[in-house]
Amino acid sequence: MPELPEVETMRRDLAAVAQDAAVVAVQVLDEKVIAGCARAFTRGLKGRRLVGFGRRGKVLIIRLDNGALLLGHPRMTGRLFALPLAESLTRFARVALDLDNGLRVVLDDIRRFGRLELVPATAAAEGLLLRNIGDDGLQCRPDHMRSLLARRSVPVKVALLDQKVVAGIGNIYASEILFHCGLDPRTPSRCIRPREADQIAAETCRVLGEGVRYRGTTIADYRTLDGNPGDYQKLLQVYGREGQRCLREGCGGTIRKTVLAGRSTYYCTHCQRTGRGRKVGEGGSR
DNA sequence: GATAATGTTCGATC
DNA sequence: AGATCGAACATTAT
Repeated sequence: MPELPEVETMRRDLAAVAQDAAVVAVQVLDEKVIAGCARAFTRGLKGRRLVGFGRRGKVLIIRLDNGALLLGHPRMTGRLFALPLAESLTRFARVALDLDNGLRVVLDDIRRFGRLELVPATAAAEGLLLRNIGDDGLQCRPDHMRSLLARRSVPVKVALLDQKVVAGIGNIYASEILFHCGLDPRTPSRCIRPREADQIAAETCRVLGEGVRYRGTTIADYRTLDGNPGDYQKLLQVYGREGQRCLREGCGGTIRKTVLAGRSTYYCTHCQRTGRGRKVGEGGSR
């Protein structure tokens, strides 16, 4: 269930094994995962070389030798695998691209929420999957964070999940980022002070960057291109730790779980304070 | 068998 | 018009 660090890991691994490879065959096993016409998808991919590998937020962007773009969004359970052509397809394979280098790239997705989209070079728009998403989380800018948070009234954690605010933060990293900022995730976004917004921007870059360094977080479904788990779960401070002790030195608080905008949210009731109502010098903000 | 799951989108409502 | 909320999507693992 990838967020930015998991998709960035896919991008890097895929670039390493598929740069300049040509697509010799396309198998669409489940038309539902193709955004648009499956026949046009197959026709447009066959014979093309994969020449560039990019990403914005949680969207993987593969550039083809004719200028078209292949976009991929894994949503909740989508995974990308690279297997030798001789091996059998994975259990939840939805689309397979056979390459001329002996590898097959497979979109494997249990829940079928993931999407692939082929955007022709001639297309006017940049694609459905890139619609409505803001700047990438690894280049999160403080002034930008200030103004976007200031005009929303939803809890700050819900604002961070909005892909128009920062593209790439998902449910795990949102809780982790706010823990590192010492901020209560329920704080209304507009109550976040400029200094705190700056800190959120900085921690967003830092935590997502660490996520990339550790090749993503594997709790249940996420796997890298070669089927291995990531390692960032070892660094999680609050996500999934309900009822356990806060890991911050000398805190002694307990991690609590609540639900915001329908998503599980974890925080330390002792060292994560709400922006408003915290007196200067009261302490507790890291 | 009920529950929850790393995400987005749509329709209804404020 | 714009923001926000809840349901929907679909399937598995616990």
